[in-house]
Amino acid sequence: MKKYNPQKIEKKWQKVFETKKLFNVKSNAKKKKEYILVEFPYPSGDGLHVGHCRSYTGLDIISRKKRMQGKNVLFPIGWDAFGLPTENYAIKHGIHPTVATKKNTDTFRRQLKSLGFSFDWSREVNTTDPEYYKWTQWIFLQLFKNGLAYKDKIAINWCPSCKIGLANEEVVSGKCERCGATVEKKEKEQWMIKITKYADRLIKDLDNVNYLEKIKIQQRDWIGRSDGAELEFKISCGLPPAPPKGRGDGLWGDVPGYLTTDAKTWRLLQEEAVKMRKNPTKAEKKLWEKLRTNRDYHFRRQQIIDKFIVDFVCLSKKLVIEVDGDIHDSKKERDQERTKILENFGFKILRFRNEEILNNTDYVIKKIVSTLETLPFGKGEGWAVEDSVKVFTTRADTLFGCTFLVVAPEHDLIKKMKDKIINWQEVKQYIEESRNKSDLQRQDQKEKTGIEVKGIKAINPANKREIPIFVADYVMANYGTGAIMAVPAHDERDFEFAKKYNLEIIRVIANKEKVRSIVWRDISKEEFAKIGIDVIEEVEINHNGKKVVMSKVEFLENKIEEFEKLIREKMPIGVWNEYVGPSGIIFNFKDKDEKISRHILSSENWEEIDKLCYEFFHEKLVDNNWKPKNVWKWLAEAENSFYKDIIIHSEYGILENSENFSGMISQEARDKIIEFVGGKKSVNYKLRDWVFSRQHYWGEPIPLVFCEKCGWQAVLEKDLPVELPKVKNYQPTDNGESPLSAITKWVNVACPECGGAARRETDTMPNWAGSNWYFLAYTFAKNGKYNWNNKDIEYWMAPALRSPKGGGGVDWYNGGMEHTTLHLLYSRFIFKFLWDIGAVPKSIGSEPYMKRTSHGMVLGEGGIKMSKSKGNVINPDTVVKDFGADTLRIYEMFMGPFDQAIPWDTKGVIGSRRFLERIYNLVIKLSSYQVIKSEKNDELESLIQRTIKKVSEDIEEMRFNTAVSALMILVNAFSEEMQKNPASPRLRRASIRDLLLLLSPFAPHLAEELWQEMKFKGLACQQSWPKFDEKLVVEEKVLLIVQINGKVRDKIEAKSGLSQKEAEELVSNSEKIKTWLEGKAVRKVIYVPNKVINIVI
RNA sequence: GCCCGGGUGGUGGAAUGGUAUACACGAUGGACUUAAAAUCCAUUGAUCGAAAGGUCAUGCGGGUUCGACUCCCGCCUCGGGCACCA
Repeated sequence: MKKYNPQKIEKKWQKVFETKKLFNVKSNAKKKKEYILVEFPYPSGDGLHVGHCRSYTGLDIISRKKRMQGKNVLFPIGWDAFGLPTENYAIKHGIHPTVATKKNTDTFRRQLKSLGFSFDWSREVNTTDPEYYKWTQWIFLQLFKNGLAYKDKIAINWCPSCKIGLANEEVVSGKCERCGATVEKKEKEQWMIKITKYADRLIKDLDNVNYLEKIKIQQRDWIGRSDGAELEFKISCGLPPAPPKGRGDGLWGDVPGYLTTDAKTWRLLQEEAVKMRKNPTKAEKKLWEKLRTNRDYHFRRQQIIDKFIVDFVCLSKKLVIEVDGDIHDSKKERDQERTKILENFGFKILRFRNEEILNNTDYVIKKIVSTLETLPFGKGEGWAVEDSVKVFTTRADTLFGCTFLVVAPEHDLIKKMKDKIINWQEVKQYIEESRNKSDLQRQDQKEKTGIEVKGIKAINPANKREIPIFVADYVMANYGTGAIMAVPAHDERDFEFAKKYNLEIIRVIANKEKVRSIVWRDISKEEFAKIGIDVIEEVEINHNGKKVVMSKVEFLENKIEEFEKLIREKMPIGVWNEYVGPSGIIFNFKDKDEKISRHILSSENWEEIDKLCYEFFHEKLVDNNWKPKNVWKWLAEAENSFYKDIIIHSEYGILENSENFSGMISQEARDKIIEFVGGKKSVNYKLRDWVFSRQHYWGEPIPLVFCEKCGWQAVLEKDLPVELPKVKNYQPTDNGESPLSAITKWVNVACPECGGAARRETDTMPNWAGSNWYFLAYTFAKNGKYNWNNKDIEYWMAPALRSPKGGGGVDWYNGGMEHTTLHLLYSRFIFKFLWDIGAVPKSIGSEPYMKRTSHGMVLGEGGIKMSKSKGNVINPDTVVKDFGADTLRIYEMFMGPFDQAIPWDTKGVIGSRRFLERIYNLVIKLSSYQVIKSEKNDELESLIQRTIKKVSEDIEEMRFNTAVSALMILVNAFSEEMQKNPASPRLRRASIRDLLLLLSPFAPHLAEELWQEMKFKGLACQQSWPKFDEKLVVEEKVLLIVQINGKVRDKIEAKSGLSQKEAEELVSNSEKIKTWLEGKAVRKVIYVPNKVINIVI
């Protein structure tokens, strides 16, 4: 008997496919087209990877099936042949890259052909073919002419040892991929493409295509649109600083901006001023409330001017407001003297009495405002608002919680304010340090760093509070405005920074309905349980050797009242309790007289509460050295951050501590606050413009010429392509220029505009340039000729039934996830651009790919990536030689889900080979029968129908593994029948026919061979795809599962389609079930026809 | 840290609310053979039992349901992508 010999069979049929040009297609308006695309390979010297084989086999199966379903299928292939490995090879061996490329593509072509893929080889494209890159250059010129290409100086990755600019992907953890030297930053002029102009469309149009959801998600994330607002923060200068050391005594009045006294006095006064600020009188408190929220003028309180502390001052207008208590004559005299001195400095003084302020506030304010209006703004002395900074934020709703401003080291504010910054040396040093850090170092540093810019302050536009300004490299110069408003309570990064530099934290968004508290252990678990609160943990706190047990509780908002009642009742004297919840952070203090005071922590009273906590704490545990400086921060860090996620969180919620906006929800407050402070809504993207220059030889030359007189000029379209000149040396030059710059003959040209002396651009294009449009090239490529042809484009890219919103494009594009954010995004952008300028027909829509799927990697044995260094590379040639191409195809489809990474298993390959052998032996045997008896075999018939259904559906859903498994089951059933009735198996010729047709996309060579052996007419791959009979798909007999309380107790064979009554009757006859039901009452019966009957007892 | 996938026998995996472990590999035993390979047959989640049969198993812990690998909540873990993007 004949033996399965794949080597012979496969060569034979590949010849047939090739000579008959079976898979070459033409535009044909009468036939429905189907354009199926796989990513064209980079023809590396290593040859085809088994991973290529897997993804190409999958799409080959789909193409073959569609062809059998009557579609005019375009399934093309080509070479993405520009690339570094080839250039490196050229450098090393002095062989021209064209030669190496030819050698590699020949290998790839041979390998692909040996696998029997149904590519249309007449449309093969090669990106390095000048005829091809003429169009790549043409596209660049259109970008240039439409203002989408521009030159910009940006930092590139520079390898000091290879003296070459590296692409990001050539940098492996901060080192040069080739020589291992540490990569540096170098500023260089680069061609950039304005992809950001298309950012919105690239997001929006994802709704119109049928990509895998994860691909859409990755693209959206990569583009990273954030909707926010730009807010303006005024910058004020001249905050009276402590005089620097060494300036000694003496008046500072002559130094602009520092109208203060000698250092010693200043420090004493400053201490006093802080005390006064903390203990304002009633009148001062009331007036301050009004003044600090004044939107037009900025006031300070307890400000030091010369030797005096004035109560309130508006520095930009030089207006001092003094609040007096009872007036004695002696005081009056001193006040007069003081007024005189201040007036000498140019201040105007307004005085009010306590009762005036308390009883007639409106009058006082009116008076102040009208006085302010008559005064001119101060100039040159640095007391006024000097400048402003814009920040970008998506969380304007948290503006009241903004307690400092951070700018990137590169921000111009620093340069502009240089004269006003009093710690300039430190700031300068920090900026220089961070400039020298590489991206890697910046990423690696765990702790945020930064430095306060002293001498200038920002004014929070919402509450007019003065806040400090920092420079820190956690803020990036090239995103948003390069400056941020820091809200430590609602941003992790800002919190981290605030913690490190001890900055104020104010919670302005309440958190959900959760309430948490750490309770002094005088209340038992049982007492909490009574009011429905569980103690989640008991913690022992060590205070100077004393162990104190506390209970952590968490409950919902509706329990607050009961909780607070319990706490107030049970708390011992001299203790406080705080709880954190949506209604705020609430403190209850019980003092010596058992008087309970209750405080809601706010931006107004935190210092007071801080002090109270400290005092209470000390009364209890005298020796403890706990000195809180900020009660918010203390809470956020208390007991392993128990409160942290309620205080410090980034979710939306209900506003608090936000003046008139308190109580609003974030979404609403966001818009209102933007309006309130006069901000402007704005949008930012993570996506950056595309760096299009490479300093390499082996790429498409950028077709531009620089003329001293005319500037950058496009090469005339008739002069395209600008071919790569032949060079002897591919080594890059010392100065970071591309190797092309050394070829003066090529570089020097006449200016296309004025005809004068000019120089060519010597940078080349990146790898993605050629792959931007290759799917268009396929539609009109013919034997190495590329005649851009809108008719062909229109036919192959026309909208098909599959498109969800009527757009056209490639019908099905499969590729790796690693190309989702680069190639896929770039080519979508370029296609949109071509569509916009009318370079492709409008009728096909502005999306190039209608459907995009992805394949998983083939890993080496043991589950690690295949690599030469690990020695676990599987060469498809070896597999084809040892097992055959059909076996390789079947195995790679069967190994697991198509989109999942699966390790190669050489032992597993044998199973696929055995499967094919089994089919071969079976069919050969059957072919020798004179007549195949067609006695009826209902079970097998039904199985065939079900298999047709399953295989058809599985191919469409790329579930190739289960499709192969279904074929195996069918073949096993055939074998079983052969064994049962070897002389006259109940198999019809039509059954064999169906089997071979189903097999043919998977194992095309074997299917054709057996098709011939069975003497069927024509070729299997040209037959119609089998159809199934819906009626026959249903099995006649089913196995009914009988469950009792959901557990399987019996399986009964039954006719399909039984009614519940019939089923129950059938079940009641079962002996097994009878014993289970003995003496039990049946409560309920659930019946799922043809599947399960569940008796509940 | 964030986003996206996974976690099921010795192994690759199947089953998207209804028989968990299809299909295949491997392993063990057997047939054929001088022998080996190939092929064919049988067994193959664990456990108790002589058997009939029972019990337990889909990363862990809860929940919904007559019934959960599948749905919901909380965690652990592996892989991939992004990474201070305000």
